[in-house]
Amino acid sequence: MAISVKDALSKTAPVPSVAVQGWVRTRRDSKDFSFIELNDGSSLGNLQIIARDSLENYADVQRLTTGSSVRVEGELVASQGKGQQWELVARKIDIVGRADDSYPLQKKGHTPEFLREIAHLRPRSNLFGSVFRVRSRLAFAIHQFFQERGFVYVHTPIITGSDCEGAGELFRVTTLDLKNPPKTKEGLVDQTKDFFARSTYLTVSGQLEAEAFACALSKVYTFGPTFRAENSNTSRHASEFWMIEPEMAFTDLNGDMDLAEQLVKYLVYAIQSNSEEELQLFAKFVDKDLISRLDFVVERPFQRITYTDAVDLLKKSGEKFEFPVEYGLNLQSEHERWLTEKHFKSPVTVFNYPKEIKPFYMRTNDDGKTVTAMDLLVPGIGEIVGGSQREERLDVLEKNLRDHKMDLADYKWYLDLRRYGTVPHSGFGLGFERMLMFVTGVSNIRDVIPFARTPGSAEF
RNA sequence: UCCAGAGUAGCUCAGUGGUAGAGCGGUCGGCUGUUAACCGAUUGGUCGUAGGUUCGAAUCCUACCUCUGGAGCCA
Repeated sequence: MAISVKDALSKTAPVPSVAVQGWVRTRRDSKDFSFIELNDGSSLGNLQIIARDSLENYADVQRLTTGSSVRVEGELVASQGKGQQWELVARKIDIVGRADDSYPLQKKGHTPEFLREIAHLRPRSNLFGSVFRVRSRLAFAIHQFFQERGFVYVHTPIITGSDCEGAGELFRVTTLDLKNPPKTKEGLVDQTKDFFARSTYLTVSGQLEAEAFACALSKVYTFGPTFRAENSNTSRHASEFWMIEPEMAFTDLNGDMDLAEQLVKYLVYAIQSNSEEELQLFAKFVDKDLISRLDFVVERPFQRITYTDAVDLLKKSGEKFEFPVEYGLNLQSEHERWLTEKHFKSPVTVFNYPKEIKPFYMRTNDDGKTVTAMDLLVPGIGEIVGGSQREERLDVLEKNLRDHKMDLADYKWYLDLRRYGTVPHSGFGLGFERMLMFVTGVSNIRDVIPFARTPGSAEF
């Protein structure tokens, strides 16, 4: 029965007989034996194997190359050398699969750009193995956070009929024959002949459906894939990404901002306390300031500022911005960066935005000019959370829909939530990959997704 | 989609009009309880693609492709 490399490395006493299996990271010959560094992805560290020339297949072992897979049985003993506590003196080495000399991963460092081209092999590198272990741990922490607080996990649909938020291009889902689609009398494509008897898309957000469940189960969250067909070519956007969307009944914007802040802090703390080895690697090779920044985020309260005050602050900053700062305009990346990186030097929640620049479902404030929107901005990445208190008043919501030139009939079920026992409720979306970028310091979203989908790129 | 930069050996790069290079890697040999070992030898190329200018193009021009950084859209 084989144990993991991680388990072997964490033993507190020698073990007369163990087996491990994994991939050869590197091999060095000594006079009458060979060192093999074995990794199985269970941890960052490798297990050093001592292969003596008395092994019956020693000639084959000496030809083992980086990337080969092996199973090793032997005795775990205290290492004679420096640099590792334990090593495994092999009694038997089974060569499971060889890797020829075209194996692209070297012992030396590779650029993330090169590794991105070999997305099927990059999890075998230290950096990407660490990123994806942390990704898994972060996903787990998200469920922990919400489950500990009594939230119900809701699976909202991935195929959706509503392009509700109107924000962003959608991926169409269809089984119609593109070369010869059924036509209406008017010569248009007849959507009623499609699989769902209507046009359907991949979801851009589970929010509206989550609202329905919040108005029944009180506190819910979604955590699943999300799709945007935007032609965005940046280090922070992907066509397929994962999003966490909590939704809480009987909760106003303050409660919403509180939850967002607690969640971000909880997630950072979870990675600090469970993925220390990986964080050290990121701090060494990816982002020198990572450790101190994460400490800072956990320790200090986030800044909160209204949109109006943020605009004033930016105007008075004396900073020369490329884009104008004016009430009624969206904050640009450079403005957000100034707030988080230069002025407050911490995460900042900006709230109460002008209604004109926000979607229809956000609750109108008493001033009639602003809506209860909030964006949580973090240094280095920008917007990581976007949320709001939802408009719970039927008449106001209907007016908003009309003002946005949207068809009320398409939102009948959504309006029903306000018609039958409406409640103030709030929620937000947290970009999972952006959070992962924040805790790892990895600066390109393509490098925190196992097989990234971006415009013009869906290989693998 | 817009702006800027880059594409030369498996990787990282030098070469800016006149014979295609280095380090690393790989391979072979030597040495050695080694740690991104060390020493020697060796291997390695459609210079992104297609045109053009020129006696001659990796180098200059045009178009396209890909990647990177920034912007917009946002998570």
